Amino acid sequence: MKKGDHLFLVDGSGFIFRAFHALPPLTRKSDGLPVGAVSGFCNMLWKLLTDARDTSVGVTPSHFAVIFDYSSQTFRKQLYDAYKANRSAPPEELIPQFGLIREATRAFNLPCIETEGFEADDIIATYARQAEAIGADVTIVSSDKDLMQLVTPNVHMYDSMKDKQIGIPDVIEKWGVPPEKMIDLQSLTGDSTDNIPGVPGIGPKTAAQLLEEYGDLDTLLARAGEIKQQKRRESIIANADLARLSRTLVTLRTDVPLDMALDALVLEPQDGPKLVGFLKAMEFGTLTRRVADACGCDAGAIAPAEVKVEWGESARGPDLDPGDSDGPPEGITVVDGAISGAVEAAPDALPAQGPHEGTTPADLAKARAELFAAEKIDLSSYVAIRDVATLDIWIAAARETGLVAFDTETTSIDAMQADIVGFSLAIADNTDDPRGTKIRAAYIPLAHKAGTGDLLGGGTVENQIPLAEALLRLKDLLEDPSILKVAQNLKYDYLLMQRYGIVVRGFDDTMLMSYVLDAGNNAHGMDSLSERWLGHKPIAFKDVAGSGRTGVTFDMVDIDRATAYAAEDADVTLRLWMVLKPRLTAQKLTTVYERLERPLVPVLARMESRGITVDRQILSRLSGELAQGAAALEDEIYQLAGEKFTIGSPKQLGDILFGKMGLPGGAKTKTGQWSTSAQVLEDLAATGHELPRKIVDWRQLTKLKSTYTDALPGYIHPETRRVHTSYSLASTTTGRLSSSEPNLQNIPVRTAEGRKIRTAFISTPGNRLLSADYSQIELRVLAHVADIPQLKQAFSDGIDIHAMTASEMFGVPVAGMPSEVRRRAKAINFGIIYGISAFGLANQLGIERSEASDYIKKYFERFPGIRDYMDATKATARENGYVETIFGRRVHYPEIRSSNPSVRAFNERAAINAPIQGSAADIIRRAMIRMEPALQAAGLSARMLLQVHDELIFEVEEGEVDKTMPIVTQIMEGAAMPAIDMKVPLKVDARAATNWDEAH
DNA sequence: CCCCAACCGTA
DNA sequence: GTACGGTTGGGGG
Repeated sequence: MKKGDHLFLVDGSGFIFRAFHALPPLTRKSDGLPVGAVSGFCNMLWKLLTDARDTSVGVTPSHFAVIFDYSSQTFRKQLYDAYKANRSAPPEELIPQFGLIREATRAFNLPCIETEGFEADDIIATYARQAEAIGADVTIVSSDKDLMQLVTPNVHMYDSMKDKQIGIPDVIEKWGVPPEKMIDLQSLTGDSTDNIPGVPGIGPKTAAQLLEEYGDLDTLLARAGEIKQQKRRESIIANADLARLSRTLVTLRTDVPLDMALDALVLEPQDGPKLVGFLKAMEFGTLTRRVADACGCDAGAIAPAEVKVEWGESARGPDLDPGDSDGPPEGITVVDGAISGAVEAAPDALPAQGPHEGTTPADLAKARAELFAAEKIDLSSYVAIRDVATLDIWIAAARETGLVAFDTETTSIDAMQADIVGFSLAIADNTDDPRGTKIRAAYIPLAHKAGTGDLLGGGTVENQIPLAEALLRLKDLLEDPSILKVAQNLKYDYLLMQRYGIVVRGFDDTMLMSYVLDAGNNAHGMDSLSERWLGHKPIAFKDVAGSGRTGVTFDMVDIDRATAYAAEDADVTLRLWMVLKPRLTAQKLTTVYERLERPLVPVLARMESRGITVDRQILSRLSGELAQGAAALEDEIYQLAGEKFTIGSPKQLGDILFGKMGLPGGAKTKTGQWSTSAQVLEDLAATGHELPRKIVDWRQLTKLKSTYTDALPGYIHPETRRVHTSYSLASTTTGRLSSSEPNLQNIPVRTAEGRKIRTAFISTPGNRLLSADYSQIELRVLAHVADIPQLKQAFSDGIDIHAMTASEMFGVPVAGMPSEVRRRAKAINFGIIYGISAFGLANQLGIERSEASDYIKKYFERFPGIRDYMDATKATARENGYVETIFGRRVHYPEIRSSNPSVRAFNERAAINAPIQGSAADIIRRAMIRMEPALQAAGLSARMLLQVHDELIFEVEEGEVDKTMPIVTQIMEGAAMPAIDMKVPLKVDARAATNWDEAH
């Protein structure tokens, strides 16, 4: 070694303990050997070496050694019997790992150094001083304060956990004294972990103050009588000998006899095959691949090294095949290559069915559910990760197990507006056999703020990983498709991370899994799932951040409380996955989940993030017009009523109409009030009263104003200047999406007044809005599932379906058919889809119930297949408790057997409707999933923006409209294929214009 | 501040 | 008769 060389000394023992305590327990897959600390150690060492060999960093070691404690008597123990006496024995799982870690060091081709009778710190001290004397630089890889006494201008420490160099100023900042006084300081303060006594009552602050005043320990002890504070003075005088003993104990020896000279520590090149062999023996798949890649060797060709361990029997039997091979729903051929590219494959680290867990998927699912229901969730085990190195260890652990639950905490419920505040992770040590599995969860705070202390709103809380560093690591984790990320309502996190430049790949969503399994049975929010499956009530958000006036954003929440809340969410999510995943398999619903639910997450996230332009001016002008119209009507209404009242109050309106004015009341609401519904008012208007008509008009205008023209501008995003709705994938029972904040699925279209609102939805300059909607999709689905010859024929021939129905029923020729006849047939057709009742049809058509009953009877005579379908659907619903769409989606009706006839009838109608509405919903979902790849393949830049149940709206460059239209139409019309070969063609109408009204 | 009923916009 | 979400008024705490 010569001047200018650089020696790295790694505190191996420190590494081991930090790796062990920071990491979830990990066991070797094949025999249950605990290897968590080995894994952490190897990952840390690999990272250190790759960073250190990276010459761009500037610190390049020429010499390198890993130093361990030798596990026997040390000279300190001989000197002071109580030294480290309060240390408990190392944990049982750690014992076999000590030897493995030394093996690992050798596999890394690094000197592995230990000397009997001395601690690692003394060896490090000896090497450091020797190297320094030659004129070399030294980096001690440790953050242990016991080593800080060694720091000089040429000797630095490096805290790999925090990725931080520790030099003289850092020691002074931390302890208030320079490194050369660390010995004196420690002599006074002692060290409870090593059982070094020190002087009672003197802590680091006092010690630093005393050393500042008296210079050094000897002077202080000699002049102790001068100390003003009585207690302090007496304690120091009485314990001077303890201080001197402590000094001997904390002073590191620099005269340890060394087996290896400095020159022997020269950093050798990596021996790739040797290291790969070791890592393979440990079954560290990810690190093995990385090392093999970096060293340019073929991992497959290298045999696992033979590693001897003092660890006898195998803890568990061999793993079985993953039990994840469920077939498609009955009668459905799934050869759906067209969309496979859009679905990320999950890694195979899925629950295998162990023999103890039962032999059928259903047994496994049951066992899982029972296991997790019985296990108590321990909130005290959660940790906050506040340094990069610990985060790296967790991420490495996620890589090893291939499975991690993930959740973000932000400042807003709206993913388009939210800023990330932190995120949480949960990891299971054994994803193959959850019996006895330990789940570890952590919260990583990133942007928590200190209280609202001053006018500036308080500062940032210290010791949070810088956002940019965290995002870099998060990107690695989230974008790696080989690591399965599990989230609850992933679309939120997906959208959020997308805004930070991260695209999540390889994921599951417990909310969607529950939706597929239990639509109709229960809600799919995390709190309800947790209570249902884990018997655990998670901490309520409002208990952490408050709500309403006293509520705060999550960045204002204290980190300890935030950790409990956030880590619990990740923990619960992982547990839910463990319960729900095998249920998907057992119920043969994996295909539905993987084809119809999961792939839609990125699609919807992109649609939401694109948003649509809404013209403020148009809305503002409309709002003014509506206000004028409403004001004029109000005057007239007050005139007619003879007094002022709150027109918008149905109660007050009822009193005026049916009390004061004595009009004949029609229907009553379920609370016994007179109904003032539009239907009732229309009926009154038909009898010649003026007021009801004006109320109806007033309601229309105020409705349009309050719900649309006034509300929509408030949803324009401050930065994108567009409106971003939020789609819910799991809030309808049938499989439809829902839209909220704002709801863009109920923008008016029926009346001319209402349609004006659609003109405010516009394309940006140079573009067009393209609207494509399915024609009569639900009736087509009905024709398919009920197999009705006349309907199939009519759709194939492209004739007017309602006219055909009327013609069949009433014997009226289609040509020259009166519009009233067609209207009635149309109402019946819709009635059928809704699970017709004579009561409902009579209501709809304003005819007698008996007449409606006759219509229905006639309809069933003409289309007996429909009655058969309805009866069969009701029967299956009653028998199974659920019905299915043509793609196998299940919709449950737990109350279908209710003894209450109206409850039962309601459930029957819903059960009849669900396969029709739900199959149509599945079809458009399939179209949406295929749409983006199809457009891309055609080289088109069209962006899908909105979905309104049977309609898709795109923004298309002006010049691409003609090419886009046939692609969109074709994807939509072919969306059922090849899973279902529809007996009826699907038809799509498409139009493009500069606003939604004209495009529709 | 929260919740419900009534009403009404969409498919 | 199916499936939703938003606004208002009004009652309760």
